[in-house]
Amino acid sequence: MVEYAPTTPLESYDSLRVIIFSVTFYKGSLSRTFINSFLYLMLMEKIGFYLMDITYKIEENKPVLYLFGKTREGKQVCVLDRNVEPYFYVLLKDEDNIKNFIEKIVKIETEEKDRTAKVTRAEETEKKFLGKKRKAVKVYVQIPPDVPVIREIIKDWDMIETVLEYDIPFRRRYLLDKKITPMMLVEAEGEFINIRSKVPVLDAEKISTDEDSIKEPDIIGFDIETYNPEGKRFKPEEHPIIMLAFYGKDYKKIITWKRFKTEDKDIEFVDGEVDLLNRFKEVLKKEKPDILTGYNSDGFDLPYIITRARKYDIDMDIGLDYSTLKYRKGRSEQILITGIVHLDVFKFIKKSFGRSLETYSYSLDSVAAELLGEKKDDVDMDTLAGSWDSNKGLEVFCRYNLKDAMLAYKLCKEVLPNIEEFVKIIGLPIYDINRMGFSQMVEWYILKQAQEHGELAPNKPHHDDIKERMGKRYKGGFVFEPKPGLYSNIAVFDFRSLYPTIISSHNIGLSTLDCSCCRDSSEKVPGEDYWFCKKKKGFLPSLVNDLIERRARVKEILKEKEDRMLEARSNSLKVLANSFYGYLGFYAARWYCMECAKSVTAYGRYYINKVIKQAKKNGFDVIYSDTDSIFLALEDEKEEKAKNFVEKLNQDLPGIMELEYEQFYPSGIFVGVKQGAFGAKKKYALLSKEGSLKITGFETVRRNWSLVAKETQEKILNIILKEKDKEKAVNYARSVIRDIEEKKIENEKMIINTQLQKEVEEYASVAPHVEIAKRMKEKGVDVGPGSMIQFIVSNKQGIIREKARIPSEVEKGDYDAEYYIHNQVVPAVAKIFEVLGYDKEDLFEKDQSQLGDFF
DNA sequence: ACCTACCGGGG
DNA sequence: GTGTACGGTAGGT
Repeated sequence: MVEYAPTTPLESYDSLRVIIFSVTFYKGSLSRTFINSFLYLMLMEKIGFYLMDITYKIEENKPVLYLFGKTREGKQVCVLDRNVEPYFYVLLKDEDNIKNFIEKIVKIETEEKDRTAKVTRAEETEKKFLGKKRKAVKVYVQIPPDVPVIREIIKDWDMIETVLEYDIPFRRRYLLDKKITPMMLVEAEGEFINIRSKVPVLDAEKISTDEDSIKEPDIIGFDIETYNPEGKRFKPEEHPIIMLAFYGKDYKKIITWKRFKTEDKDIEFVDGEVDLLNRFKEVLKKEKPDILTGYNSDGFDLPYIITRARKYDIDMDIGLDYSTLKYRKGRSEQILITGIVHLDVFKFIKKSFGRSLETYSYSLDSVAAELLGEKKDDVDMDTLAGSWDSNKGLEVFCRYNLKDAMLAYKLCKEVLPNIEEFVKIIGLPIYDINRMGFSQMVEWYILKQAQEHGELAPNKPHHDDIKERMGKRYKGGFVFEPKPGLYSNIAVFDFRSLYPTIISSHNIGLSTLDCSCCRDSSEKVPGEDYWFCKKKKGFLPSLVNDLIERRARVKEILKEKEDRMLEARSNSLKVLANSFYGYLGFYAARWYCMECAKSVTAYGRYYINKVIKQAKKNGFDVIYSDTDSIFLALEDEKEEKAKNFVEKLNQDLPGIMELEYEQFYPSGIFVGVKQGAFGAKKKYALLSKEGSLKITGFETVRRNWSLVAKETQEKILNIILKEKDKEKAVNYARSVIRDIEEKKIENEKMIINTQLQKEVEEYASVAPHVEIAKRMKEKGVDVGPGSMIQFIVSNKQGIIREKARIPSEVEKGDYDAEYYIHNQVVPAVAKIFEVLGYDKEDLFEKDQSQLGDFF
């Protein structure tokens, strides 16, 4: 075997060409076989590369896998694997018929468009299906699209119980079967071949895997600015891209096509939009990033580029194999570049960080501010089109453009460890992980584990099943309605990963449900009529248990040292384990089990109620509880007593279930709740030991409230919880009301934002923001669905919509004080004061009485 | 109360 | 791509 350590694959490839010619020259005098094997050995090369992307093509009626990645030496490469055979499984009603069946199925041939689809071979295999040992038939075909074709022919055969695993995307099937994990090292041996490609191509004979994972992929962030004279409306067919920015580790560039004088070396001028689009291709071809990232680039930048390129008939062949940008419309659109990972950082953040983010909006500005501590450049986008027309002041927009590309780049770097951990746990490429929902991640994780356990995957539900499943509702977590009030020394406990630990401890899964072996002995699910096996650990619960244990080990190491990757791993494991419960009740799940999902919440309610009961019995004042947490007001009791209580409770909990002492809050306020259809709405604010305010359920976060209302509410919560001074809080509210009356508060704080949901003409009832939108239209501002309408309720006569005005048209102080006091500030704080024993009228009393008290 | 349509992000 | 895969909520009936 020739071990060749290439400096770069290309160089080694060239040098080997020379050898080929010399060997060919002597070919005549030696035996053909000898020469062939000699040639083969000489050409064999061994490379290691980190897998970044994978696709397949059909060549000569056979599938060929294209693996793209980066070599240890840091060069991009493409590796071909022809050693694959598409297949699916069949289960028979009578396993004694297998021989017969195989004889029959291998004869299948059917005419497709321009070829014949046929079964190449079939064999008997030992498998498991839903926990039971089964003999299955593995049926092989020539190319992946033949799988559904053959399945369609046989699926109604009488002898067949079910056809399985016929809808696994082929590139995923490949990764699964070869146990290849993206971003990890893959060793390939083969010969470099000469085909049209932007990177060297190795035709592999042999592929194996390695533990090592990619250190630092090359990332380029990008962003476009478009000509958009009509405000919120985007018209990619009409309006050109005027700027394009790239930002990488050692790369900065803004491309635009109106020249102006500048010292800025990062700005490159081209002659028009066509050139700009061509530069987009060239830069990528030259810089060769492993990852191209943007913010909402699936939904905006790349579709826009595709539309503009189509207009000029430019082939956007930026794939490493010169394939064009692929536009795929699913639930949400997504753009694929063969060989380059297109990572839409917005999609990932919205999905994975959504919950833990403070911000209500996922705009680049607020997300970057929270995650990076960095804001977008502050420019008025409404002036971009005008600036472009007059060619004045374009440079600030160029910087703005670059900053956006930079933020996308930095956000990508920030979240990549999290993506990477999902990639490694789930075993799918970055591109897929980026766009998958949690249920899909869970499903693929189970599928991967199933494969390793010899378990066959159940099929996806049929359309009718989905419909039926969607209609099913069941009880969720238990909510203990809070008694409104101000409390001090609040101790909070919660169950550590409640639902995952229930699944594991009570062995909840498809194969353990209502098992025959525990029919008489087993306890039943609280309030339900079914049970789960006590004797044999089920497949799903063992997977959940693995995830919990793996996470515990990671956390153990994290106690010793800080490590960004391990933190990400811990998080991914937690998220995945937590998603199992939702998955069990998810209508499109392969391993769907409504009884399981119901049992999880049933046990959850059972345990939290047990804790509540015990707490009361031990003399604690329970103020609130929701699903997995319980809040106790200790008042003058010691924290110690609560801690002891938790310890005692834990001794009675089964399996790995555990109640944790979560937090201690010096004070907190629970507010009267509006009664919804299902239990109570959570509305409370807590003050942490460190002095930060934790607000849940208040209107503060909603954008259709004026700033004056939001600020007043927050300030009042602060005074109450930090200073515990009710009088001061009331006085503060009074002072705000007075300031509004006396017009001391600036107009900006009175602006109310409401989004237009449809065309102005389509509204039957005219809300204030619709009225404003109408007026804007009359003035020539084109507003439509999605436009954010800002207005101030002015001092004019009439009903609210007649009083509403565009902010710029309102003179200073010319707002309706009555409206802002009674419809904004008071509603925002009334509930809080109610808890403290004040009613609305108290907020309007004159301050004089207070003054009087001083003297 | 229930069902359906649409938004989100992006200039 | 061997595909029937978002999730919340404003608006209508």
